[in-house]
Amino acid sequence: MVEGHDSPGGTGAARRSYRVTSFDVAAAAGVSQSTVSRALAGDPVVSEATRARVAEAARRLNYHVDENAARLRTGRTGTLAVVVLSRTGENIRDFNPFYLALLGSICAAASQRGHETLVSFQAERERLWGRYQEQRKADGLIVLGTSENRAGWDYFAELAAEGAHMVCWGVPGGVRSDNVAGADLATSHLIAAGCRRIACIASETSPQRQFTERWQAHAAAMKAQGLQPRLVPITPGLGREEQGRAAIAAMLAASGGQPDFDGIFAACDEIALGAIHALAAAGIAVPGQVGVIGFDGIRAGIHSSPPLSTIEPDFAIAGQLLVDRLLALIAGQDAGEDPLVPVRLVPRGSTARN
Amino acid sequence: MVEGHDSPGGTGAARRSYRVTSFDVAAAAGVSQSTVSRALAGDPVVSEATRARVAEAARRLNYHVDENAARLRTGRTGTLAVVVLSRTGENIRDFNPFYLALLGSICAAASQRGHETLVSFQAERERLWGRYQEQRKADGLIVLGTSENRAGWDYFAELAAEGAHMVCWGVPGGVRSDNVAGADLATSHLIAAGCRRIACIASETSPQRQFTERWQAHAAAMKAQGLQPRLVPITPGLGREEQGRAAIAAMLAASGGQPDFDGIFAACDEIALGAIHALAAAGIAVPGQVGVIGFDGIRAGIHSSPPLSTIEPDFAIAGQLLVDRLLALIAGQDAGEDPLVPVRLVPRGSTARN
DNA sequence: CTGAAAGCGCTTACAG
DNA sequence: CTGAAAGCGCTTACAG
Repeated sequence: MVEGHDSPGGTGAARRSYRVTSFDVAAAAGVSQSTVSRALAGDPVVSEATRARVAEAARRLNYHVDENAARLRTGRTGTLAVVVLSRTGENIRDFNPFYLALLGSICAAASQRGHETLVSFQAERERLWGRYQEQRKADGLIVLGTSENRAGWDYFAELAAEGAHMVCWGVPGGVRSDNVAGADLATSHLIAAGCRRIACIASETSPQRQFTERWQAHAAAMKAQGLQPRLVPITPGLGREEQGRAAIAAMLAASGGQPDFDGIFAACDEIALGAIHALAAAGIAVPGQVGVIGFDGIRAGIHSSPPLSTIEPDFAIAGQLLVDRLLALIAGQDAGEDPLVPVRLVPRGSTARN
Repeated sequence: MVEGHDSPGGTGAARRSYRVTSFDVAAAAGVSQSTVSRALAGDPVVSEATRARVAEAARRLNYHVDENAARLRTGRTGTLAVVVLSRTGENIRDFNPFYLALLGSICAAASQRGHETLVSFQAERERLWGRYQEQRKADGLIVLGTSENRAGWDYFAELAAEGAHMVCWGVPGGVRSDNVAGADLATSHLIAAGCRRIACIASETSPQRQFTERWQAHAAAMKAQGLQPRLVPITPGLGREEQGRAAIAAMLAASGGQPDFDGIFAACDEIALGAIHALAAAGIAVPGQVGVIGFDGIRAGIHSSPPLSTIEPDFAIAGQLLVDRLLALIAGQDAGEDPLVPVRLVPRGSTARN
């Protein structure tokens, strides 16, 4: 008998600390312990009559398999770790809601596939942790979150190089939005709204590889229409909104206060919202003088003034693709081509230029 | 030798499938396996020289304790399950961001206290699941999410009654915002902004007990100022924003289209944002004709038009209180009085009446 | 301060 | 179709 455990015949007060095991179920059902294990696991070798008797006994005793024992024996955990990277010192309330929604869709997709999700928010460099497989807490790892946490992405890239089962959001080799289709949609939408001098607030050097893809696809789409693309690079280290404000401030300063652009394609919605704020503060009408479109489809865009046009990835599919790719990796299958999450144009007030 | 495991002397290709155990570390450090266990657990009985030798060997072999084995032995999991209830069929993108932020703060607080978080989004009645203790996947359970999922709350209330270690957000016996202080702040702020005929969009019958508290505290504050409180009840089953729109529509319909109110205290920000939309659609100026304040401090309120004044709970403290209360329960300590999360007034444009 | 041994509660070859 | 037995990898009394 182990410390702290009472026998089934113990006092009522200690009832909760006694653990029902498969031996108890076996006794109640009049079979052996191994038969209980097989019956509850749905092993087809067990006769239907026996299975039903065992199931009934298990139900009556409120028996549930001790997953630690099962995992110790099988080596499988049925669990996926999900790491959400944020910036050091960032208040959770200021965290990009895009990643929170993505987290939700990952958990839902994992659950549909019979897996648990062990979630961890990580920021500080000294507290980064990804050795879930070694600890046998999970069979693999999904990483998402802000690209601004460089140390975090470096740490996890190293684990992946060591052979950990890992899928990342937003990087080549992982899963990301269909940025080319999205940039095409955004660009043609701005052009259809009458914009010609379009500035793209993005980056060619950000660790956020998706920003580069969006910019490059946008530039190609502009050129295809005989228009001149223009990149306004974001300032590393700032929050996304702040980056949007700073980009507008820099452009206006360079052109003497009057806008020399009539459209903005922002690499993400948070940047777009910051840009809209800065434009409003400078007395420039959106969408009257400048049309603005973002990328990501975050909820705040519904409520902004004006409401923000955006390119929205399909969140449910995003979670499914991440989970399925990780499960394929765990199963030792070739994951194949990088899957892309389909996107759609959501036109709202910020591009409603008559 | 277990199926699928290679020996340390196996081929390089199979390297990752061999598991380093405490016996390997023991051999490398020249001590017994039990000493390895004690040394790595920080047992002070182990001499410093031995501890250092073991730690070095473990580091060299990239050894990490198999948590399934440790948990099987100790009976403790070091894991807290977090269940997020949503409405059936709800798209994760439409999910109230308040709960996502709360989820983040819970995970952060648990991590600070050395615990993992097993997160599960649940909606459908047939797939509700909370027997984490029986499965030994977690030592206890935190439940949060929309009060609109009645079946979910009933299910978890029953588990709590059976004696599960559980703490819920937003209900008596659990952890919730300081609704009385918040309602007082909101009411006096509206009055200071010149509002006198204030309507409170809330509920006395909603399963969301916090709404009732906010309304009652608001009503008391109004009476203390010699003003007449007015409750506009929400329509069960709708989304929060829709409830805000519906409440405004009902009030305007009852008064012949002209507002017979000059202030709105909404029981949550999503309702407030819906109300602002409906007021704008009806051509009623906010804050000019009607001041609006919400509750919860969601991010979208920063971007709305006008920006939404709100009562914001301290998210970091909310997560800490939930986790600490659960850990106390698990440790068998009396949890004491219901803790309240402190709130603060965040005045923005929606109450800026001259 | 360290080691030998028991046992946590399962799953799964191996026999029958 | 079912049972007896081994063993997953730890932690922790028990001895020394």
